[in-house]
Amino acid sequence: MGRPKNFEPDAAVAQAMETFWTKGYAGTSPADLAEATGVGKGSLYHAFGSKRELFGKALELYGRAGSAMTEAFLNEPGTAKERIRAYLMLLIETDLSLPAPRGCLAANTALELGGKDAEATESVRRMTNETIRLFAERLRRGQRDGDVAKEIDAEAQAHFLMNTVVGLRVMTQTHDGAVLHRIIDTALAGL
Amino acid sequence: MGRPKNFEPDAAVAQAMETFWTKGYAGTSPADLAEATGVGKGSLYHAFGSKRELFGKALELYGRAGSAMTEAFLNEPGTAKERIRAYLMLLIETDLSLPAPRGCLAANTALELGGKDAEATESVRRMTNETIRLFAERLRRGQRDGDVAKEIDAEAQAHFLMNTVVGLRVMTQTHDGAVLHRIIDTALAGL
DNA sequence: GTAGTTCTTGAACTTGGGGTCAAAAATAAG
DNA sequence: CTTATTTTTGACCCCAAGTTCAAGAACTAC
Repeated sequence: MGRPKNFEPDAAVAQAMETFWTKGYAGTSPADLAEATGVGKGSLYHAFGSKRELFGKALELYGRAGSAMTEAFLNEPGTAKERIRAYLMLLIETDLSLPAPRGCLAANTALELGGKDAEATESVRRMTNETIRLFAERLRRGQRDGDVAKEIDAEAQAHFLMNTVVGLRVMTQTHDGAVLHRIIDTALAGL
Repeated sequence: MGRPKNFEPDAAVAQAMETFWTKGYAGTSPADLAEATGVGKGSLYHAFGSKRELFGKALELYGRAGSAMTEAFLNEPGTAKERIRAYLMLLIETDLSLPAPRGCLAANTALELGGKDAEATESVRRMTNETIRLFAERLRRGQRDGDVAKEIDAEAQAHFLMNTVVGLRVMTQTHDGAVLHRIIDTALAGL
């Protein structure tokens, strides 16, 4: 019943996510979103209520997609250290291959909206903790598999790795691949 | 000759810096700047030309002040590791003691303006490299003093520390002191 | 075909951002 | 006191952001 939607909401959210990621929350206007999604401004408001709500959906999607890709990537064949290194490399290579690096939507959001938007901040916190969990899990598996030293505190190491990732995704804005690679090497020296 | 200025430009830049730091570049309006500095909007434009130019001055000031404080702090009595730990702790404690953490103006700028504003990005890069230099210098002194292992690559370690600092200043937005302290401990384990 | 529902479209509205300007107010030099 | 110079002040402008709305279009059920 009723006129059918002219677009797929999920696809629109995905396009919106890309735009917010590239231009930031404040830097993205309703007009930008309309152009990126190919959906009229009015329709977007009709479907999502407000820019902020659409951003919420986009953040959620980012979290789900990121989680899935992180989990899959960490668990491909190899030792924990190999997979973690490959993961860090992937992140910076992907970002550096773009016309302009855009970092991590979650980190960007934390900085842009941190303090001003409790819900967004909380969302980022959840995402971050999920990634930390995945790191810790992979490290513990490494300990069972024997490729990670037993003495290592997987939890602490996972937090530390998360911090390193966040740092890298900011430093991508100002430093080149060679520098970032050395940072990864140094960060993983303890594993 | 001519009517004397009603305010001290340096003080105005300092106030502007605080405001940009707290609210971000885009998030700070000319009206905000006028209120923060106590100087009329018109006067600000007369004195500084544009919001962007004032921001440039503020960034410069941030770099100079940060550099000076980093250098002084790293070189107080103690081993390199002790001083570096104290420095990292200071950064997060300072930020956490604020009503709302605001991270690092340089990192915030890198994320907000990275890609869009080449000059700002370059300015941040210079600042970052200066801090890296200070870390490396302090580490080399530690090696001469005998409190840092000779095998350590001071340059690589300095880059890594910088990355850790950047990470911490983002994670301050979402995580508490206890977590951040453990990250610092893990990061410094290799020293 | 009519009713009822949902979506689209384009115009319109309100607010605030970034910036400009003309007039008045301080000063120093002569 | 006049002149030249520099600041201040507050009104004013233009434009884009974020949102709303009335009208019409597309569909289903009867």
